[in-house]
Amino acid sequence: MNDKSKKPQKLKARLPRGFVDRSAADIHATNEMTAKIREVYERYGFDPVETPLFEYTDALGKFLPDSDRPNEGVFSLQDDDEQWMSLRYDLTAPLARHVAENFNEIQLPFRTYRAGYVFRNEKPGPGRFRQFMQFDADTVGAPGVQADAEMCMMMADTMEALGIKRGDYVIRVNNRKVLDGVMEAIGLGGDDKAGQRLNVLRAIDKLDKFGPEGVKLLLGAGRKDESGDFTKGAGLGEEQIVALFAMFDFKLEIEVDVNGAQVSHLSGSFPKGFPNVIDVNVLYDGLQELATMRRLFEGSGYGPDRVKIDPSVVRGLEYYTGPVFEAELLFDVTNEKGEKVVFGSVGGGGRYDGLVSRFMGQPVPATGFSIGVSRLMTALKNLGKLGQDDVIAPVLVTVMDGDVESMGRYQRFTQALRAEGIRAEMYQGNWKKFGNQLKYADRRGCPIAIIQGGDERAQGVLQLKDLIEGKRLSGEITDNTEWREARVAQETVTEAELVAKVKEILAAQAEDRRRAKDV
RNA sequence: GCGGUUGUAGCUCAGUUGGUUAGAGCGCAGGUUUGUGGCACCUGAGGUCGGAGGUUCGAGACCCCCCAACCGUACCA
Repeated sequence: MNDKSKKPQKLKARLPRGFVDRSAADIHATNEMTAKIREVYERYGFDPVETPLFEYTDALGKFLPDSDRPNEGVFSLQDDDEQWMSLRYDLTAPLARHVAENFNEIQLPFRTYRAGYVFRNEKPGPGRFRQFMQFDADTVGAPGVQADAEMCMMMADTMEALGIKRGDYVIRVNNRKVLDGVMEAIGLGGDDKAGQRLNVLRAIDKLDKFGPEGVKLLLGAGRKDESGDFTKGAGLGEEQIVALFAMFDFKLEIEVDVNGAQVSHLSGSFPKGFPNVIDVNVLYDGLQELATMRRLFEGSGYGPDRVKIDPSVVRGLEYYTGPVFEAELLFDVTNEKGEKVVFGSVGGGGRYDGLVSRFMGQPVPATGFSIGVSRLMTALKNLGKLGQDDVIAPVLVTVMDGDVESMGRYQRFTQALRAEGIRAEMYQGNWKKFGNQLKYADRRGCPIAIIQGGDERAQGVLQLKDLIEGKRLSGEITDNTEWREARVAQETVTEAELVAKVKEILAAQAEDRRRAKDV
């Protein structure tokens, strides 16, 4: 030890990177949101299921490296039997495990929903955290695209239940088979091109971020970002890029003619030198599924203002096998610095026919989607769709005398208010500094302070101080002594009148708030 | 991971071409006031100047290395 005694190092209070503390207002807002989402899911006939935050790492996915530290993007730790466990990174993989493990007890199709925190061990960014809440719904054991279509429609209903107007959001739908087919057609088929295919998908996924020109750069040689850093491209030739972009014009319509026969009409084609669309089986299947979904949407009254087919939707690259969809916000979102932000996707999902069957000897089709609750909440806050002033602070019963008998009396007033459903508390700090009690009430935003000292006690009365009204009046008084002696917005009531009078003042304050909001 | 920017009090920041004892505002605590919020005034606590090394008579400032944060980019199953 060094004998030059230094002051002990203070521990630095700091939040781990990418995590946030949640305030009372945030929690209230989250509860409000999840209640609305849950209501929609329940109405569609989904039931809740909850799984734990931890899973054995191998249950989370085949993609995890079999290394000493399976830490690629997940938070992991070793159990005392040396098995690796990880915090879940989404709610889908745990659901697949749950279904596989309880397969005999579960009646398919299994319609289920759940909300919870998920964790990603990634670099956080603005609005992106390492812990965030998702709210999922899934149908397991339903192979037809009608299940996928229902998901999209439920997503649209959820957006509107949250107060997002039609036209301020859109559900965009695509099919992985279309993308796979297009890549095959432009010569990216085969196992040896897997890496290149991945790069192409990633490039297309950035269409909303960089626009068509940026994506073309990423598909070709590469793109330089604004800091001068260079991102290597997928290395496609000019013709391939043109052919790829042709897919944005592909459209397959299915109509029913007068005899009841289905007639399909395909528009759009690859440039010369590439195959016919109809000859690429996967691609044609995908287009047919999309056409069917389109008919289902239209048949149920969901037009393109709500659900739209869009070939640029890519979504999760690994486990989706068919239709994929994404909920996007269309209004401008400004962040806390006042800058406009492209908000993009607030939820998405798709068909994952392979996920449950990883655990089983038989195929189990499934489709579902996930809403990013934390992310959507920031957007809704911006839109002013989340009322944060619904919860008002408690009425404060101040303490003038600290003897046990008096304390009991103050506590009794407090309980009388609580019994009538009014939020109330007795001051629990140092009662000897009376000024601090009102300061506390003021900073907490308490609507009313209740005061009873010896004088009032002798007469069996109380002082009710309307702190909101008092705050307003305080602007008119500049002299401190005058302010203190005026005892503004204060009235004397008997102990028997206490509850009724408090209710009266609270009602008047509520009325003022309503009027202020309407203006 | 790559590129850029920035690190001084709890927060926001100032700190001159290198010069004494590192400052302000806000916030916090105490007081003017042991029966009244706001305003005002007085007092106080709070600093490894991100860390280590170097140049110098002298470094918060200059040089080198490291670390962290922020922004962009990549990755995001």
